[in-house]
Amino acid sequence: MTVHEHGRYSTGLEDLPYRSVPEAAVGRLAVYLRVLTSMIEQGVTTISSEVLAGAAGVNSATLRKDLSYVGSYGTRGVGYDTARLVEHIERLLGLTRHHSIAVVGIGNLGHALANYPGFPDRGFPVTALFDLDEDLIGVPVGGLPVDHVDSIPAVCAEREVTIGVICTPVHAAQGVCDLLVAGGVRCILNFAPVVLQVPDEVEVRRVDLAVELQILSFHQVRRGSGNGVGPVVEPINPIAVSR
Amino acid sequence: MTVHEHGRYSTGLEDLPYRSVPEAAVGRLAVYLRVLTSMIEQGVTTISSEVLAGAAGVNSATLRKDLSYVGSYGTRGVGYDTARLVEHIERLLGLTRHHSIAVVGIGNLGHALANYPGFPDRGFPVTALFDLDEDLIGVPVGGLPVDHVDSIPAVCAEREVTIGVICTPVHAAQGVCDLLVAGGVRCILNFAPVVLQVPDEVEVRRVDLAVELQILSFHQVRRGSGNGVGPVVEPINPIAVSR
DNA sequence: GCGACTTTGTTCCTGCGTTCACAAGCGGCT
DNA sequence: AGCCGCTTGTGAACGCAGGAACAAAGTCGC
Repeated sequence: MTVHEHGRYSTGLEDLPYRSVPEAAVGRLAVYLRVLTSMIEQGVTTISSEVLAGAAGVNSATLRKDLSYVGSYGTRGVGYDTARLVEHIERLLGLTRHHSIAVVGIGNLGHALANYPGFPDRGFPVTALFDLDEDLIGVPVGGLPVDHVDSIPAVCAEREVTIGVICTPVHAAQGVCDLLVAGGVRCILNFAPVVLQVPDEVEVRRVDLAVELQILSFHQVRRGSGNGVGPVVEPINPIAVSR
Repeated sequence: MTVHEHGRYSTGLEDLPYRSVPEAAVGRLAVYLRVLTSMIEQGVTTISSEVLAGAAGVNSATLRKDLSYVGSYGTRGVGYDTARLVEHIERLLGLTRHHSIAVVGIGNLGHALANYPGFPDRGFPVTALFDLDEDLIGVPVGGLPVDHVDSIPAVCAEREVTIGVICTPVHAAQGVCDLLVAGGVRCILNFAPVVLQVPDEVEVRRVDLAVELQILSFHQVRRGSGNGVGPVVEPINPIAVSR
């Protein structure tokens, strides 16, 4: 894999003659995108790799390499045109397409996500909500009525849902996942603390809050200094942790 | 950074002889831990690396290497004793210590997290809630009254909060972060879509939901097949994406 | 119009992480 | 008691990602 084209390529038609992009770079590009849109709102029209890297919290060389996956849209001696850069990153990330999302499991978390403004603001409208609880069916949450989980395949196919968000309890997650896949959903964001089994063509990203806390816990302990209350005693950690 | 000690080191006192653990392995260990506790509940007392790896969605060699960071607690020809393994992973991750968490920003998401059973269930009790909204101050959420953000330093120090969770809007995040640090918090879980600037001794983990969606969007497009509605046409993606 | 400065794009290199593959070790079976 | 088969633990190789450094390139000032 990693065909590694010879540096440049023709922009042939309108879609995707891009190179192989490392997974890690994709995540960073999304971050750059956010920083850039924020910059544009402040009237910034041009930005250097150094400044953008600082704002995104990465090395400037890494940033330039990431942007090289998008194409060469900088001007030497000047920097990058913010608007143009946003445009091309969005193209690479597939944000020019229509993506509608479905939220399954309207508990506390599902409720919050159904109302999360960051989704529609970023071009991901929530177009379907599902739950098992009969009392919730038909009740509008964030302006959208809740449907029964049994109708997931039909509704997802009809509304062309491309991303499913699972916020159910653990025991229901796999079943819901299967229903989403049956409905043609190929991308799943899973908040349930379980590893979902899916066909190869489906992409799952898991957000496990407890795991995040446990990773923090690990670092807390490694960082030395007992329960970090009070003034900082020493920033140097005695035990090596590779990054 | 990355001092990379020669394999083993002495922690001197009670917390024992663990090696330098790669960052990526820490995250996976937390996943193994979850799978294992689930297994134990089902009465499983012994498990092989192959089975555990399958359940956790990783390669069995990777799993064995990860477990080797914890120590050699398997039995050749048999597998791992589940209870013993859980015990040692918990020790490595620092879960034997007391970790209390504070949630800042009691909007939809903060509300959900304050009530999230996964936190206390995993040994992370929520002991403080903060918001800026005067109408919320004093109101109990999940049985805990909300305090004003101005009292963050004092309350966090007093209640020995070790982990701060930021669910505020973007513009408030950095200020809240500074207050948490002032209160002695060394670990922060950040849901606000912004890169926080913190001193070196503070560890931040960011959960950016929009970024997750954008990564999924990227894969959606790469996977070929237009808006994936209807039956699967082809699982092979025409463009190389390095993993 | 030309020189110097700035910043990009890329190449090389180093180091980590993952995987393969095998030897060591342990239990069970005969 | 000894052998056989199974599984762990680790040594070595491979591939990827990140960082430093440099050459190309374009702009701004004079």
